[in-house]
Amino acid sequence: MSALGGLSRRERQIMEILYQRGKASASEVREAMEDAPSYSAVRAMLRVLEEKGHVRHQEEGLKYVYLPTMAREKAKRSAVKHLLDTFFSDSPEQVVAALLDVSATRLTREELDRMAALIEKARREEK
Amino acid sequence: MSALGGLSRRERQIMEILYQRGKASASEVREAMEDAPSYSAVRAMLRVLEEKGHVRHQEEGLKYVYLPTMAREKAKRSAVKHLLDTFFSDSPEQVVAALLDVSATRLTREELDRMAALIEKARREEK
DNA sequence: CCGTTAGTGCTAAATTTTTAGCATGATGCT
DNA sequence: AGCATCATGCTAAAAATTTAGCACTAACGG
Repeated sequence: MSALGGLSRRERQIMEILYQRGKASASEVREAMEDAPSYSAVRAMLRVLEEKGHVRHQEEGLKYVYLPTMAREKAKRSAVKHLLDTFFSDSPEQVVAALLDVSATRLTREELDRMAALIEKARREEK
Repeated sequence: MSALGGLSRRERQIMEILYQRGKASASEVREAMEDAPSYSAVRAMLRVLEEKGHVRHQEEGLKYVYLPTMAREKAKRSAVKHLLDTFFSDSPEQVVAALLDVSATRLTREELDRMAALIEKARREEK
């Protein structure tokens, strides 16, 4: 299962915030939450996540700062695979299409160039 | 929240299966599940999902077949946006990189070509 | 016609998730 | 020193999820 797959709604919400920001304290997590519950609730869930091994904490000054256990890179890949599987029939090019569609306005010339370069590179290596 | 965002673990699991296959009967859903619970359990959850409006069903011969309410296209876009936000700091090119990485072996020349064409097209339209 | 199989609806209970609340310790300020 | 603030640990209870089980109907094969 896809890492975030086994988690409850709140747990997943929290993990996503942690992956997004790299690390965060309990109150930062709370502030970043859509429909935040109480502070204690957040802490309780962080504790559970820690027990389950998805998160670890380190003291930073006075407070705890929480980090995902699984490396961002690995989580990324896993998430991409999962997306590919559930929405795109394992077709990478469809993802590219969706990507261009979704971010249409924001895309600069440079970004498009870099994307093209990535593909060009893959093509040469494939040869 | 990202459509699948508000759902419980099982509910999400079911929705993903439905999006993956377009539609499915209760037992098909069950068979597709990672660690499948009882048949009744699956049906109960489909009923809940229907109440919540995420799923509808239609009779097909004798059985019910369930379909996601939200159009696949819309769900796709939503999923891509969410991925972009949580793992890629809204940087589409990073997604492309991950995509190439994840599917490295499976990628044929033709697929790469089509991807390149998509980007080329976007570039022309951007101009 | 009768048993088996495969579907449905419903409900009650077990389990998990989610929540709030209290007790405690460290810090900083006046 | 005393007080407010912000952190922690823990626990109990509320709420939601997840589960199994029963009753019933339609179709199929002997």
